[in-house]
Formats: sequence, C-alpha cells, structure tokens
Amino acid sequence: MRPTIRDVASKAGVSIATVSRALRDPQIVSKETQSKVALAAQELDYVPNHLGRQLAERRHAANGIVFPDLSGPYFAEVVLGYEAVAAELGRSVLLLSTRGRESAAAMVHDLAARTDGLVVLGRTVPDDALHSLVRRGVPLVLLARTPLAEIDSLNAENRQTARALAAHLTAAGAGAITFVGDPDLSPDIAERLEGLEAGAGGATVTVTRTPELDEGSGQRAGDAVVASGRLPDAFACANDELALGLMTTLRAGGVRVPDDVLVSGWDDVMAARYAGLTTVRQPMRDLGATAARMLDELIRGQRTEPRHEVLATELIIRTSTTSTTGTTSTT
Amino acid sequence: MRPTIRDVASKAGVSIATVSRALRDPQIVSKETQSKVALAAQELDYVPNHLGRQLAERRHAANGIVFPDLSGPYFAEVVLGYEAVAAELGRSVLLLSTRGRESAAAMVHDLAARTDGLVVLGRTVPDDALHSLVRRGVPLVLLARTPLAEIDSLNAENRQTARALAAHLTAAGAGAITFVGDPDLSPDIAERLEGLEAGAGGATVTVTRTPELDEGSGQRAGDAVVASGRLPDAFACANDELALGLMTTLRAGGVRVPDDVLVSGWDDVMAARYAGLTTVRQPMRDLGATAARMLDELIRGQRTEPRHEVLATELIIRTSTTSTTGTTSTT
DNA sequence: TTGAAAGCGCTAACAA
DNA sequence: TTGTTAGCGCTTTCAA
Repeated sequence: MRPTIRDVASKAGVSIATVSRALRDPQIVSKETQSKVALAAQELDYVPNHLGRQLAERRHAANGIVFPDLSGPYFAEVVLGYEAVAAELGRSVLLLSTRGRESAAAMVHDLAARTDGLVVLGRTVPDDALHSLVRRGVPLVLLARTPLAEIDSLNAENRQTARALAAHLTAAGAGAITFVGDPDLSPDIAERLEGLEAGAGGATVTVTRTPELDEGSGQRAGDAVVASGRLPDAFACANDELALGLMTTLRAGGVRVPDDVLVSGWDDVMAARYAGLTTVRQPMRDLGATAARMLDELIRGQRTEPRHEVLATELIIRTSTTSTTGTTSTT
Repeated sequence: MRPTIRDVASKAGVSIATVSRALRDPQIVSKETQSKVALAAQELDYVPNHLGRQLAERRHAANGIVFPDLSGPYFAEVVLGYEAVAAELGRSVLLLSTRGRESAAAMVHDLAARTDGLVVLGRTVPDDALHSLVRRGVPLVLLARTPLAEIDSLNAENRQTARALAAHLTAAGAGAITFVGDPDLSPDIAERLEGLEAGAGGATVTVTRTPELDEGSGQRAGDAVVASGRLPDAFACANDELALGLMTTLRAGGVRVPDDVLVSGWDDVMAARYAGLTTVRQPMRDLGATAARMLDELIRGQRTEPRHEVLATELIIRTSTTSTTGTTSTT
C-alpha cells in the first residue's frame, strides 16, 4: 500500500495536520518540524494522493479538451499548444475524442465532472449539451465553433483571408472556382466559403460537398471530376487534407496541377509544404495555447464577461511543378 | 453548489447508500426506489463527483501517457490510437509532454499519482525514475524505449526493416550511405543504424549526427552537405522530418533527389507521401492502441509477467521526380 | 506553532 | 431491499 499522510505523521511524530502544512507551505511550521516531516516523507517515499487533496480542495487541477472525429495534424497541433500552457499553469490535460461515438454528450459531461473546465473543439457537442454544462457552472471555451453569446469562444479568422485567397485565384485567371467541402459541416467552413464568394468578383463559385474533411473525400471528389472530364479553373478546398487528396487524384487522372487547374487548401499542415499546396496558415499551436489561457481566467474567476477572440490567419501561395509519384510497398 | 448524493437522497426520500446503488446498478434496488431516485437525480441535474467516487473506490479510471519534446505527426498518431482504446475501456487519458522540462521525473510522478497506470514514450524519463515508479507499484508500459526486463515494453521493428532498406539502397547502386540522426538519441535510432549497417553489404555507412529529429536539423545537415560539395550515394535518415528537411535543402542547393542522391526517412508521416519519400511505415495508431491494452491488463492485474511486444514495420519505396517549390506569404 | 476533529462526496461492509 | 456507518486521504477551521 502507498503510504498516506498518517504514516508520515506517525513516523515524524506529529499530527497529520502538521504534515499537510509542512508539505504545502514549509514556512508556516517550525524549522525543526519541517525537517522531521521532510525526512519521514522522504524515507517513506510519500507522494500525496491527488484524490484526497482534490476532494478536500474541491478542485481538480485538470482541464479537459474535446475534439471531434477529425484527427489529423490540425487537432494534434492544437492539443500540443494546449497542453504546453496547461502544464505551465499547473494543470493536467484530459483528452477526449468524440470520434464516431454516439454518447458524446454523456462523455463530455463525464469529462466535466473530473476537470475544472473544458475546451470544446468544433462541432463535437450539441448546443443543448453545452448549455447544460454552463448551467452546471462548468467553465467552457469553444474553439473553432460557432460562438454562443454567453460562452467564451476562440476562432481563427476565415472570411478575410478567404477573400484574399479568392483574389489570388482570380488574379491567376480563375473565372470559375469550385469550393470543395461542406459548409454545413462547420462554421469555419461556411465562413471560408462566404469569404471566397465575397472576394471572387466576377468569377463564379460553385460548391461540391464532401461528407468528410479527409484525404479520402478529396480523392473521391477528384475521381468524380476526372470521370466528368470537366474542370473549373480552380478548386478551393475546405482544408488541406481534402486538397491533397483531390490533387493527387487529379494528377493520377492526367490533370496537370497547377497548369490545368489551381488547387488550394486550408490549414497549412506539414504535408502542404511538401506538396507545394497554396493554402491558408492557421496558428494551430497558438489556438490551443490561447484557449488554455482563456479557460484559466474563467476557472480562476478572474473574469465573468465572455471573451470572443479571433486569431489572424495568413495566405500562403505556393507554386510547384507537377510531380509524379510511384509507390511500392514491401514488408 | 453542485448537488451531492445527499441532496438526491433527501429529495428521493431514501438513504445515500440507496442512491449510490440505484445509480450504479439499477437492478439491485426495487423498481419503485429506482424510479424515485432517477427522478430526483434528473430534477437536480445530478452528476456524481468523480473524486468522491474514486477516492472510495481507490482507483482513478484514468491512464497517463508521457511523450517527449518531439512533437510531430508520429506522437500525435500514437496518442490518438491510445485514447481510442482507453475510452473503449472506460478510462480517461491524461496527457503529459516532457518537452524541454527539467522536472520531467517529478511531473511523471505527479501524473502517476492521478492515474492508474502510465505509458511512457521514448527517452522521456530516466531509468531510475521508472524504477521508482515500479517500486511504487505503478503499472507501466514503455513504448519505443529500450526494454527493461521487468517492465512491459512495446516497440516497432527496426533492424529487420532497416536491413531491407539497406538492400533497397544498395540495389539502387548506393555504395556509400550516410545515416543522418544520432543513434544515442534513442534505441530506435540505434537499431535502425545497426540494421542498416548489417544490410549494407559492401557499401560503406557513415553517420552524420543531428541534435534533434526535426526538419530544422535536416535542413542544417543539408546545408553542410551542400557547402561541402560532397555527396554520398544515399542518405538514410532516422525519421521522416529529418529526411524532408534534408531533401528540401539539397534541392534548393541544386542537388537532384533522387537522381544525384537517394534520400530515405522513417515513420511514413503524411508529408512523406506527398514528398515522394522512401520510408518505413510504423503502425503508429496501433502502437498507441496496443500500449493501452497492455496497460489495461496490468491495471486489472490480469498479468504479472512482463510482456515485450514488437510490431511489424514496412518498407515503402517511392520514386518521385524532382519538384521545385516556391512560397509567398501574405497576411 | 501545533493538534483535534470535522468534513470534502462517495462506496461498501454490516445490520436490519 | 434498504439504512447505518465507517472509512478513502486530504485540507482546514478552531482550540490549545
């Protein structure tokens, strides 16, 4: 059995209250007591039990982060930025992916019950579940999700940069742009489409909906395009993975990118750099880090008014020659 | 204040023990009691406090995962695989990155104190800290780390596939191979180098050490090569990010890859596909998932003998024409 | 400066 | 089937 505060107390010949004091604030006990306790704790290899401590303190010193089905580089980066700041603030991070789980709302409630607050990404949790969390007094920050007036939100700028992207595409001669991705999937995507339309000027914008935001969906979209034999001047995709899948399939189908058609993504994941993909860079780590800070303010009760933040994004224009890739696999 | 079990009990007109029973196993109370309790809980919007529950049960229903400075796609994938299985097993996941923190050992001990068991990746934690965890009875699985006889370990196969890689490179005419990466950084890397040497046949293998495993280190290695003007026949890099950074810099310096020199990586991250990089695929998700299962066995006490697992890896040969990429950025 | 004692919210004997 | 009660390991009044 692990030693408890009682073991340390009896070994040091003091009360458990004194052990507690000596360990959490050595100043407030006598020097002698302090060293007796320290020695006893050392010898017993004593580590305070967090559950007991937290139960008494009525706090968890832990934050949760909830992210959706979509895995991929974007979420990984956000989580890393979040963890870094949380650790700095002395908080552990509890991870929850709602990927393909029906019981998302229940799981999130459960997570809330073991943390001091939650960051919720994207469309992982229905609005009513969020409101019920708020009613329960759970500090909450929404990340990349439609802001709700009374709940903190953090987003990356979409519309403005999407306009810039549209301007870039039309300047490159695109008179017909196809947006790939479903604006109903997330507010981020809807905003990107809106910005694109707003910035397209005389160019036409049509929408090809995809069920997911992954490479596979991009590939299937590409298959359809190749089969139809009809190309727009540019594809503006809702994210990089979609764009990369699309581009690959187009090239495999004999379409030259960017000579025959332009393709752009969104996020600027690592693969986008190596694929020479024009895209929009989101400050992914910074999103995670900022969310952690906002949540901390809420948890400490330093703020009661909701904050709504938008971080800047950046258009990244890349030009690459067509590259052909072959793959062989051997175990 | 959040309602407690006592609030529910008094509202339902039963004892707290009955509430506890009704909520955790509805079968064992009378139908009538069950519905009274359910109703009261519902009306109060009662959610059991995990701390109280866990303190009484003496378990956390949470696992930790510790990963090193190296972020990047590899770790993200492992974590996702881990979380998926942990959630399936009814456990939450606590995340800890030791990235650039001196107090790693202390943080890991702290994490251990709030979880039922830990998966430790790579060289994040010194051996003595691991042994002290074992002494404390913390269930432990080492992932991508030198196995210690008495502790569970899980690794991806290195030597054999590295031999296959060497065979591929020499078959392609490489008589001089430079290994890029520091075998002292991790046992994985050391094994890759050993396998490469073992499979190189008559080819010579030299080693260029890099301080990190990231793109920046690869670029700096590339700069040095370009400056020296001397090329081996092939660069076998310790991981993909290194290889991608190196390849980019070589190409920028006028070296044609793969015409002038072959470059290979390790991991098969997404960017490797788009860069046309020859590499070795690791089952990253599966590593995370398997680690979670092994840890669960330990936590449940289903097994006392340590298990040492090695998952298969796969050589992925890609051929790509040189592609030139230009980047412009606009905010 | 220290100790005694009352909880924090819950589970699990044990009794009824 | 239900209630009583004694903890789980810790913090924190309140007294001494």
